Amino acid sequence: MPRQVDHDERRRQLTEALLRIASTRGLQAVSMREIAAEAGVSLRVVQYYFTDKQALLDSGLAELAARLDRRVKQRAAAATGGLSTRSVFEAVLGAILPSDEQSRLDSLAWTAYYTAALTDPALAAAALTRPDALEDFLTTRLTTAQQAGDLASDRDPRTEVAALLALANGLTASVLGRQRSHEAATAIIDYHLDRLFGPTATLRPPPD
Amino acid sequence: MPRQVDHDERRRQLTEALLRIASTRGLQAVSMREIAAEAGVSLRVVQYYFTDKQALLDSGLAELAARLDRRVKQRAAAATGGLSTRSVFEAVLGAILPSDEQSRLDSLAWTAYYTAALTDPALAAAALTRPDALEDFLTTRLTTAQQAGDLASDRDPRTEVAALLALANGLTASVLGRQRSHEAATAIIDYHLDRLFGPTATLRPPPD
DNA sequence: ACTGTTAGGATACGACTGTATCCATACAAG
DNA sequence: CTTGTATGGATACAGTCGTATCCTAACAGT
Repeated sequence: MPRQVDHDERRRQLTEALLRIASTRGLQAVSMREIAAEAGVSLRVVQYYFTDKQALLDSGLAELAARLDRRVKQRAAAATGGLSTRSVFEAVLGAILPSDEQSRLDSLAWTAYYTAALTDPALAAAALTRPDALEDFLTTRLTTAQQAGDLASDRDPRTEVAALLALANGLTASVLGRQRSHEAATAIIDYHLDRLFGPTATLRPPPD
Repeated sequence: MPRQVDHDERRRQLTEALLRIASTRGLQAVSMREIAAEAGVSLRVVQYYFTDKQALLDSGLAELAARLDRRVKQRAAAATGGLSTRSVFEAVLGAILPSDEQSRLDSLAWTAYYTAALTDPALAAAALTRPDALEDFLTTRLTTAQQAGDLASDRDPRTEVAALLALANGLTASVLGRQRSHEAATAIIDYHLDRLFGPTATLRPPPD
């Protein structure tokens, strides 16, 4: 065998170059040649490691999903000890909202993919996955909390979870559009979590 | 003067052709020639009535904004007599959510514009308008309702309005992605309006 | 040393893009 | 009837796109 190159590593570099372009200049600015330039390689290399442009785009989408997953688990792990239902929701919703510059870029790329998928059947299958595992997980978590008495009985866990996720997505859009700061978005989330879980959890001024 | 043509009417037809393409095949599928074909005219006609492609895109964005405005006012007018604060919120939020096929298409086009504006400076100025008149209007409306005792005193009107608008946007995204039906989205909105305005408005099981 | 495969440079193809130009027609004013 | 302008058909231009092809260099196995 002649000179062997780490294909996975090469593909990773190219995928990251793709996402860098998509998040800063948009998905329509992504071309084979632009990716090559961004990664510092020739067009032929991009062609060599990816059969299609579609394969490239699929790889970018998979990487984005992996990053979001990583971020959620990282936040969940950072909630040391405090495994309260509220902290779980804070972790998940906080992971969705763009916080630092990197997560902002990822959110931009994700939004670009989602929007493209709305009118592009080739992306729709991969980007608009129907069975939302996250929503189911949070719903069972919230239902359990309700049975334990940590949530008012007149709340509907399914609806609350769906609304919180949609709220986080809507806030994300406004943060990306610089109509709202990350802090303002977080404050709105916290406001709703306060109302949801009642005056039990966090510290607050003494009740008058 | 030779044969005179209604320029405004021509421009309107071309703009509608543009939006038809943008909402069904995406903004990246919009080209001068595609618009011409969609409108049933030659490329020269598109060039003749719009100096630029940018001017065409600007016109499409303006038309979308006008349509949303029209829809809100139409819903507000349909709320005959019942000028309760809640009905105002129902009208506005119901106008944001895609209901029929046409509003779905408009929402798709709007989302495409918004996403494009996030990375395209030429669109950012027009599409990401900072002073949100709608948010201010609803906030003052809700503040007034609170002073009248129609809203619990521990609610923050600014935050509630911001959250409801972000929620409507997030739900819109999920409806466009066919992850949720229009009815399911409306139910979530109603659920929150019920909680916001308390047990006053709608019928419900007797309090235990 | 030779050979066969892997890795990539260089270039080309046809399609499509926004824009520009040239020219023909239609029609109101004189 | 002539003329000038508004309208629009036809075509061209220079880029960029995804993809394909040709060819060379590097290197492991024999």
